[in-house]
Amino acid sequence: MLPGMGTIRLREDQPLDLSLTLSCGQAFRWEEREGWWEGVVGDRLWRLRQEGDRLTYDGPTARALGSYLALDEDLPAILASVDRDPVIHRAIGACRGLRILRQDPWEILISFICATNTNIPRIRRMIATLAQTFGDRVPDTPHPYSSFPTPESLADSGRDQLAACRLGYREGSVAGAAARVAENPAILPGIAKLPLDEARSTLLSFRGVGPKAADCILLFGYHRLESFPVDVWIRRIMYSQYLKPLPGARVPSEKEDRRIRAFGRAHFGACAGYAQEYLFGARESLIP
DNA sequence: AGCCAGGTCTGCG
DNA sequence: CGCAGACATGGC
Repeated sequence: MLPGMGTIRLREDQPLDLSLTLSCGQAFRWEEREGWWEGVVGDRLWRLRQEGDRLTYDGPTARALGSYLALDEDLPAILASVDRDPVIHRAIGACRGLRILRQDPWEILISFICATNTNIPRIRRMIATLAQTFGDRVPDTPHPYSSFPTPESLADSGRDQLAACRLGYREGSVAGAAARVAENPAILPGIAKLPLDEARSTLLSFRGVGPKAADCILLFGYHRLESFPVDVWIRRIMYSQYLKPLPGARVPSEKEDRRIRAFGRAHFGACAGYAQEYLFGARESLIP
């Protein structure tokens, strides 16, 4: 792994908090080991560390790394565009340098099918087990790492092996998505070309993908920054800081979640997804 | 034991 | 449409 080692000097006006970015719940396969963040991107192991404005890497090219971390994106300008009230202002201050990654849509699709009604540590375990069981071992690494499984490898998997990954009721959805993507490899790249509402409804046609997962896949897998995923935490934050349920409305409910989503998009604008991620990142300090 | 976790689906009115 | 309950699993 000699090729692909180097250091990037981060610009002072383009902040990055590598640890927060890799651990905030948008990616599930990064591990901190002996001062380095280690993760498999594509079929290679990437090792990253940040010391102030120095970003040292081993594995990617500088170009691939910059794209993955969205270092080409003007973060202060994005944050200025969503910085419209004291609550988000506080979250922006708390999560300075958090960036939304550019990740593989297939991996994100499966990850957020797995992410329904569970917690982040368990999502990480499910994804790790899937990779260990169905991915390819990355050669020549001190610690065992595997690539994320291909659609084919998951689709062709024996049910007993898949069951051993302990996905619970998500298992059938994962198998179904794998079969569909293996059968129609153009479907995920095709979504990137669609207008947001059509992209969203295509994602919703996958079993196991509802409104929340679809918005996460759009935000994290397709970098559609206007997506505003509403999960339990965002719901709590929005109800405690921004809006009250309509009189007589049941909460939680899909109808109320639609209101929250519409409010988020209208209030924060074209990069509402960044606002969502900063609120999520600062969630512990934003709920009563 | 019971509730919660980055929800979604089904069956019913 | 809109609502209730079910759904696997694991931690607290």
